[in-house]
Amino acid sequence: MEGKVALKKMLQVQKRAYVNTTDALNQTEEPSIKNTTLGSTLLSLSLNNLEPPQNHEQQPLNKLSSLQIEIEEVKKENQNLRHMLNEITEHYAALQNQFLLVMQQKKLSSPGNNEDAKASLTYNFLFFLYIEKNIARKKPDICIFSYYVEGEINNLQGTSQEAKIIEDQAFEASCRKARVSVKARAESSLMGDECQWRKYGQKIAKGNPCPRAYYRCNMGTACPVRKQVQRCAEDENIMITTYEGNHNHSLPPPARSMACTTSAALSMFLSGSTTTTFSNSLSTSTYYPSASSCPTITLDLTHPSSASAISSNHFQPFPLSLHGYPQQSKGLPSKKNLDLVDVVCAAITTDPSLKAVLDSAISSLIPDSHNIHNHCSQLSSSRSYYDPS
DNA sequence: CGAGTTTGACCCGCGC
DNA sequence: GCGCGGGTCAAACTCG
Repeated sequence: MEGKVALKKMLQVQKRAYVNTTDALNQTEEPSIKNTTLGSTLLSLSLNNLEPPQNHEQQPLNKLSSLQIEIEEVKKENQNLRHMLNEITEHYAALQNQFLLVMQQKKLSSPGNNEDAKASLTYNFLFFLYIEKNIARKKPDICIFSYYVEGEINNLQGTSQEAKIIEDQAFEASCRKARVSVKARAESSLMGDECQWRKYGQKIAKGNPCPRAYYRCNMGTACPVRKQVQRCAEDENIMITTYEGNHNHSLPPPARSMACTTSAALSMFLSGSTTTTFSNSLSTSTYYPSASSCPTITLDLTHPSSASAISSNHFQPFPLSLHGYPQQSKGLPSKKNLDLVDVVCAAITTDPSLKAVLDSAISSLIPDSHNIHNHCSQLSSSRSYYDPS
């Protein structure tokens, strides 16, 4: 009986939420609960409760069977509602991610910050090529990359100052929450990003005898960026650095490179994955820096193939594992997106300044890398990878 | 003496 | 509600 009461309470909550949702979605029409499946269920439940018992001896049996039926109905409704909620959440996340990404690009393309913007753009470009070549096959409905080429950013240039502040705050909040974890050898140049960090705490985390150090960026005034540094439990030569937030000031080139990398990885995350790990080429394993609920991107630069995969001409499509979001298989990406890859490849190969920035950016990331031209050639020639023909 | 580090205490979110 | 663990704070400490 208590279970039934609990179920009814759950249903009442669901009913209220559903009515609110339909109210919001359909402002012009008065929502009718009776017209919904949930409403029908609730109605039938109420009617069942009101029906007087016809036979006192059969009452317990009837009640048991009716309760079982009710439970089954509630289960079905729960499944339907969960499915609906999942769909809505997915669509909302996809839209929000696209919005935030556009905001990021808008921010980076602000005047007086061309070098930073260009470096970030090139990093983002590389990562989004990975998306196009790998994720898009599974989630073609999230084609953030197209925003770069189709000038969607320009459409937002005329927004009001107030809207801009709100957008910036939304972006800051999202970047503050998302994290990028970089796993690299201690001797790697990546570990010294030449940013000024102030240590504010140290803690021994569970499962790793090595202490985790907490740092704040000390370069700008009230810079929100924090990082955690910890040696890997399995191999103490490997340092795991987790970055959180965006710098609110200009950075020296090495720090800028890292910031661009993390920014691009964040953008990657914004494509819809709660925790994304680049495997083989940029990463070999999923790593969770803490039990935090913050979504985390892991860039694993410790694998021997990490550098060679990019610096050599064997630019292989990345095996990519996604966690946290249900995978959808909706076929191959549209030809439009394939063309976009070509368009941007052409832009990079023909624009010397863009190419130079990208070269220096990759060089700072992978010391022995060759120039970007080879990568673009490879990318263009590898189109057959997901060309249906 | 000031800047940076250390370290124990505290806060808060999450799971049971 | 309680305990656990990650993250942060701030006083004490160190160093140049």
